[in-house]
Amino acid sequence: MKMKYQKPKGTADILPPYSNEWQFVEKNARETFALYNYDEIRTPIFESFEVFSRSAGDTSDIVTKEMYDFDDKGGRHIALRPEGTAGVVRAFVENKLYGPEHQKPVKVYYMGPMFRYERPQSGRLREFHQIGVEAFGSVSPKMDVETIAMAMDFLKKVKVTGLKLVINTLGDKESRDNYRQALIDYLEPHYDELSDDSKERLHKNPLRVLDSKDKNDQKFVADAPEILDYLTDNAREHFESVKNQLEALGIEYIVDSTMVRGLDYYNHTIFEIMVANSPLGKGEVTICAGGRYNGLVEELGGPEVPGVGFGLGVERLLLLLNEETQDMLQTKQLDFYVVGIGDAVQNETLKIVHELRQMGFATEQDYLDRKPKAQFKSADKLNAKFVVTVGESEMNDHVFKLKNMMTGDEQTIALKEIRTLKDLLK
RNA sequence: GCGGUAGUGGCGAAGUGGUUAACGCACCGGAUUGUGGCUCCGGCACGCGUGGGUUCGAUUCCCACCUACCGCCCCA
Repeated sequence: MKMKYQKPKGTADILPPYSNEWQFVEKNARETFALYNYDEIRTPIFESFEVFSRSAGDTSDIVTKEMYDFDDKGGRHIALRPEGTAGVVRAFVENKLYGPEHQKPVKVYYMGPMFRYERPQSGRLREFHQIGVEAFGSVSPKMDVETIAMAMDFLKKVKVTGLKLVINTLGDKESRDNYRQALIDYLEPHYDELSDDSKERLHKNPLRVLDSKDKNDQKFVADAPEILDYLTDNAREHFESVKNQLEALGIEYIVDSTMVRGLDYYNHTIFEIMVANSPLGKGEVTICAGGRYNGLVEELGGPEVPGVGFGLGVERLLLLLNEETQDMLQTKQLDFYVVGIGDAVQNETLKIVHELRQMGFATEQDYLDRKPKAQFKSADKLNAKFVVTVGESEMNDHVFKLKNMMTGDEQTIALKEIRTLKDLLK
């Protein structure tokens, strides 16, 4: 009896030719980030559970229900990373990247798998991938803006259209505390009318009530006090500055004062980049989200070092690549296919294939002892630009045939002239 | 965690409580003894997600489970 193995629920195999799309996205990310002087950082895919629970906030959904965690054989409580920032911050602190020998700000990016234990759905998996960046050591709004600009640049580079930048501020601690109280004062009288979820959130994390999808809740939210009215002077200045600079760069944005992030560590600027009319589903989908997190480094045992960053969902982004890009990336490109006819020419074709590859041409041959017809068929399937044919007669005459698959023209060329082929493709 | 829909060859997709499970694509072979994209001919599921049950008999009916997709929650 044969066992049938299946990939774990909520995971995906990334197969050719789609893996080309991944490489395309990753390559553009690296190139874009390099322009902004970011370097790559690689951190473990799993961390101590506390790294995430400490940073994301004990009441966040990620910690309470979505963490992919387990005890290892040594009894350690481990969690597969649900997002990238916490691990990077942990590494920043542990390796003392805040030390004086490191240029500030410290700017890093990462790309890799993340895990959340939840019900798979379109654009949502248990193992998914994010590309993210973090910049440590600057409180300047310039840093916030640069981060946002970089995300937009990257998305434009991979030709995603219909981008919509939404920003908001959560202010500093004082702003937030004041606002939190104002929000509780406002919602408290309506307690009995709120949805169960929101009742739960009201005292634990009232900001999340703003985020409620419940229609009834939204009625209250519409008239709720706005964070913008509770900002301290400092927080207001910061936000104004961010907006001014975005305008200076010609980056369009809208302010959504009800936008909240799922992670508790954010303060001051938060932002999301959404795309409308996506194939992901109806309405808008967030493909990139981030913001400032000034207390997080301290929270994880480091000094008082501010940070800004964003995370971007690769699977979601891939669904948004336009058709031309997808076609381009999924089309096989081969320079030469070498057809051998008869056993006697085996070594001859082997040498030609090798030679062509040495010359820098993507070259393929038959490995299944198939007839010329079948070999040509393969050449066609592989989109080979040229086919080199060698049979016994050619071998004896020290020549080969060269066929242009586009035009169908075929000519005979002396074997010793094979090097002249390098002028064929350019 | 909750609700809905679905699961037939490599892919797409018909189908019926009972002899050999349509068809299309792909693939392989032949027509064309050494040449692709067109055409024609032939081949290609001891099997209908897994495990139970009902039945003389189930891919088809029932139950459970698994997985996928969609929605809720939440989010990338």
